Amino acid sequence: MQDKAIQAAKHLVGNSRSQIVNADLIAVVIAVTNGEPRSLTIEQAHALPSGPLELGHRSLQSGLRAWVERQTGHPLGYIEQLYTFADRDRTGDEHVQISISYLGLTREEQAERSATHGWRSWYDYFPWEDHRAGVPPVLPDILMPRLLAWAGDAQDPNMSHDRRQRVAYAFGLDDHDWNEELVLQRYELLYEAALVEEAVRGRDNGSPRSIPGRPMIADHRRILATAIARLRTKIKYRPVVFELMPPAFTLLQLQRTVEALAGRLVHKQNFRRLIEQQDLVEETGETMSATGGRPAKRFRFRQAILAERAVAGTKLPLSRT
Amino acid sequence: MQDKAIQAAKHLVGNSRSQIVNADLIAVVIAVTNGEPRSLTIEQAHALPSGPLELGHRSLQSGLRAWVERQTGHPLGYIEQLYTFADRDRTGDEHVQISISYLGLTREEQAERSATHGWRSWYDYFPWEDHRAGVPPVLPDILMPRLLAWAGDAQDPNMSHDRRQRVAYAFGLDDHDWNEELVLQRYELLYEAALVEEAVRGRDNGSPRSIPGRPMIADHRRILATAIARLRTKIKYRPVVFELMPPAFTLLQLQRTVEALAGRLVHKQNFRRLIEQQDLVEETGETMSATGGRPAKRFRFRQAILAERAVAGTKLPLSRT
DNA sequence: GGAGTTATACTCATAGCGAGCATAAGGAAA
DNA sequence: TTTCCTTATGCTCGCTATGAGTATAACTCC
Repeated sequence: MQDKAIQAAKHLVGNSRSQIVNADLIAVVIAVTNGEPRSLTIEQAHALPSGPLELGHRSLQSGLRAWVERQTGHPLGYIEQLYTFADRDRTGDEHVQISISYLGLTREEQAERSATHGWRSWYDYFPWEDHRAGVPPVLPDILMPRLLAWAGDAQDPNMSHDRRQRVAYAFGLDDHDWNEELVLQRYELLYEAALVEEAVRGRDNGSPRSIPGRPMIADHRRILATAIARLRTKIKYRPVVFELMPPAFTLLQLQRTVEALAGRLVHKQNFRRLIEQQDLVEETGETMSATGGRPAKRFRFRQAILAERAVAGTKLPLSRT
Repeated sequence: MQDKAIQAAKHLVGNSRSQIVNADLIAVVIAVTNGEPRSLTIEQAHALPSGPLELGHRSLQSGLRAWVERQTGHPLGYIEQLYTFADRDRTGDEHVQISISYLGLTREEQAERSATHGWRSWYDYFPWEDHRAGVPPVLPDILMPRLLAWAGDAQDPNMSHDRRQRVAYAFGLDDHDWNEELVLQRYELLYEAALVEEAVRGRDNGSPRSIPGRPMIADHRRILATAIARLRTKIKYRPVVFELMPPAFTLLQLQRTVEALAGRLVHKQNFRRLIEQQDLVEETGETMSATGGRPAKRFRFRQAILAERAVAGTKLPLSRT
């Protein structure tokens, strides 16, 4: 049917002119070990695993898996596309550089040391994002004063007010609460305010001020921020946390993992209630003699849930404790 | 700092080998007019506006805008990236074809007729998705029997059970409710079951059965499904509906728009409550003499909300009426 | 055996939301 | 003009989800 129309439209899709485009695949691979959320890095923790899309790759995902395994020896489980960026190629010739970024979740098992790659806490890159032990000092001591100064420095009062509003919203000032999902917004504000190294890099920055948070090459830290934001959002409505857990675990371990990701604490009893009433887990029968205190039952994720509901609603109880 | 490490990592990002990659930009442009959600199409409604990424484009977004305006004369407002796909190029030569798809929202104003492009109700492509007037007959009459037959036809009982589960979840059988967000899952199931034309296209399909839903070239219908799913999810927590509304509107018009998108009806009083208590709108002062019945107040979207909260929480009251 | 620590079970109060009833204010038909 | 139909708008009711706190239980370590 309508073959003519389809035929006529073909040229729009598979166009004949071949372009000069480079495509990179970039992976943010996350694991949580000992209550620390970590990201897989290469090049002395300055870059995310990545590599060009090649003809041998059957798909974007398989290409990504190949690169990560080649560079780090780590196989990937759950994978999800994050975002695609484009830049005029930095090499100067007329190329367009496309970066397709992915979020991957695994467990950090074979902790083999390597000079080139390794796991790094994501709070090394974003120290202002960890609110598990209260507001991190870097916020009130360094970032907030500078952000507010930056807002005040704006050309006209309107822009100043606008900046101030955005800062308040992103960082939970005034009547706003701290919203752990706004990782990217915060990073971008800090970038605008030249409070991250990437923003002043290469620029003639008069007095090099101490800037918190470890930088990365190119826009890798921005991609990491995107991944964290996505993950913090996603754990609230999809049972992805389990990708990060060992086969059996206690509810406290599960809670610590969630807290590590969210960067905030949750109410213990309510957390249990939520997890249990959603039938996400089942008891293994064993118990675990904890570090101290009453032994905890061990649970495993109910694989059945994937088949049954395919997508359940995992919810995170929030708390300001 | 760490300039050496950064330098060393450079080659991983801007790699020197240039690849043979084509990148297309594909747009799903949505408007809602007279209670019908419509998508901008070209080539006799068989394709989405699209075109190759070119060197002249400053960014992916601007490239996309350029293509849509060139092909349809329609300027775009809100834009959001959807997904990036890759296929081995169909032309056979060793190229990788990348498609970067976007969702755009506008209003269908200049309804200029054109032979090549136009607006088409998205329910022409997905007749099973419109539940505003109850369950569409195509579901019980045609699709469900065939889907269940397909599930039953599986090789082994396990696969059969699995298929049957997925169908039940996606289409709201058994104790599942109809979930309007699962547009893509439903399309993919129908594709797997060879119940959409794209799945049997080119294949030697013995008896050409009548298959519901208008097809599109390549995987454009799949992209449209992705867009609809995204939009149906998004209207529930972001005030994006307003991109589709005229400057002033009644609450019923707003409700009809939401219903058109969601493909289901909402409880009128609760809808008003939700909209009003969120301070998303303000009265213009005028009233509108409706088609029949008491005149309604007209409202406008509170732009302030964007600055104030940047991201508010718009919520859709669900209903099975 | 007592202190400290974690596990686990309940209770309570409230906000949000699905539903429905009731009234107001127009136009069209009788 | 009266009645009826239709949409607009206000308000109440009841349930559920969830934030928060209290009370035990079951171990380990002194």
